Amino acid sequence: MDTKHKILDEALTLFSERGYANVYVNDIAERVGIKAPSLYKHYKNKQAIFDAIIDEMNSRFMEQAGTLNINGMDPTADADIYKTMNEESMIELGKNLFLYYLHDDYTKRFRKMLTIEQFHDKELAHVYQQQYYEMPLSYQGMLLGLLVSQGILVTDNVPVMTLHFYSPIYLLLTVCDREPEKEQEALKILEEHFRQFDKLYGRTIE
Amino acid sequence: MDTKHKILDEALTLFSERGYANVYVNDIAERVGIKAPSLYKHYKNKQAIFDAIIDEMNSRFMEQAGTLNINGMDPTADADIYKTMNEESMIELGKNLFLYYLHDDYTKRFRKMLTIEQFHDKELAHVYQQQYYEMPLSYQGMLLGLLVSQGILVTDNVPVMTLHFYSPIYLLLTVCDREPEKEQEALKILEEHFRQFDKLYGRTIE
DNA sequence: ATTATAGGCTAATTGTAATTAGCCGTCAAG
DNA sequence: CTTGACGGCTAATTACAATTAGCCTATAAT
Repeated sequence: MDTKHKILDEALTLFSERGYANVYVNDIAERVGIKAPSLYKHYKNKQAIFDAIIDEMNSRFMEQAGTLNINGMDPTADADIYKTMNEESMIELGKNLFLYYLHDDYTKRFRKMLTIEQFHDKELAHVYQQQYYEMPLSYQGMLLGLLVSQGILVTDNVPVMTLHFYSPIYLLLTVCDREPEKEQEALKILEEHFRQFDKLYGRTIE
Repeated sequence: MDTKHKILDEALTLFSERGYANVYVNDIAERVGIKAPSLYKHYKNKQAIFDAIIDEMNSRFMEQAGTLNINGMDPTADADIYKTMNEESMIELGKNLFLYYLHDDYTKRFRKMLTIEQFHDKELAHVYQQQYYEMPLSYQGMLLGLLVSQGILVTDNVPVMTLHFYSPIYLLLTVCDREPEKEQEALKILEEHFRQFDKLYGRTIE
């Protein structure tokens, strides 16, 4: 029973490192601790393993769809936090968001796999798009919009402000996925990014 | 003689759409208009074709390393242009840079291939990093730095300003690679980005 | 003229990965 | 206590993609 899930787990790891085509069912089986033919007791074929991973991810997203937020708690908590927001705590929140995306094991493997497989078919492209473009921009846009309505940040174009907030995070994330040893450097740059962001968009009355 | 080059060309197209492992030498040969075994008169094996693509790209980069610039002319021309820079012409330049990256056939195919293959080995990761992180940031940083020294833009942190300029371009490029039908939308967002960028960093004395 | 080479072809050959066949032990439900 | 389904194994089998063998033609250099 647990084997079924372990297969997905190990397959995801391998797919994220080498891509679907370069992973052999044998490799997956080996990591699970069984022989390749036994995999077929759990999944119809290799493709079904891949599909199951995508399905599992889709349900995880559904779950967290409402609760996705910067500090891992519920959105109301976020709103409260932002009421008392200052530069330092914003930097802290931003960094944590970045580090969550970067280190959370499932998130990370899934992102790398999608990066590799995104051109394989329309559906995967769409999943990627949702995860790393639509969702972050809409969620963060909501939060930043809140800060604007509370006068903590100032702009007449929240979507673009959100783009300015998020796109460096995204860029640096891809950098670290590629070259993990750049993490410290990325964090330093990220901190400067947030600081600058705050200077640019923060209420100028000091 | 030309066949040898055509092989690289068609292989790059296929690799960029499906990735190395999902392209069969047969597919390449078919597009070139020869039979698979004939490929081996030109390249030792499939890997050698891939390597030749990487090599060719490396030399292209060497060539343009010095001349890379926003409008496809030489850097001095860029500098001149920036002397008379205003918001509209900056938007125009930015858009053109984006559209160049997006539409230039070789550039586009190469970028997609690298995206798919970047985790395959360290070298590819490094090439990607150079192309889409180090080089754009350093070159654009140079140009923007010029604008700062001329008082057209204002900041005490040129690298981060450059990150703010470039990372939305990068993000939107990946969006369009994935879903080309989003191009118009991306251009619109991009325009707003540049406009906002100018507002944020432009000399506030108007 | 003749010959070597470049570049193409067809027909193997090889290698390997996915999948299937069929057997076996365990254990929970009747 | 016995049976059936679950999940594991070994030993095929299948499928197919990469590569090699060996042959042929044109052409360019000697």
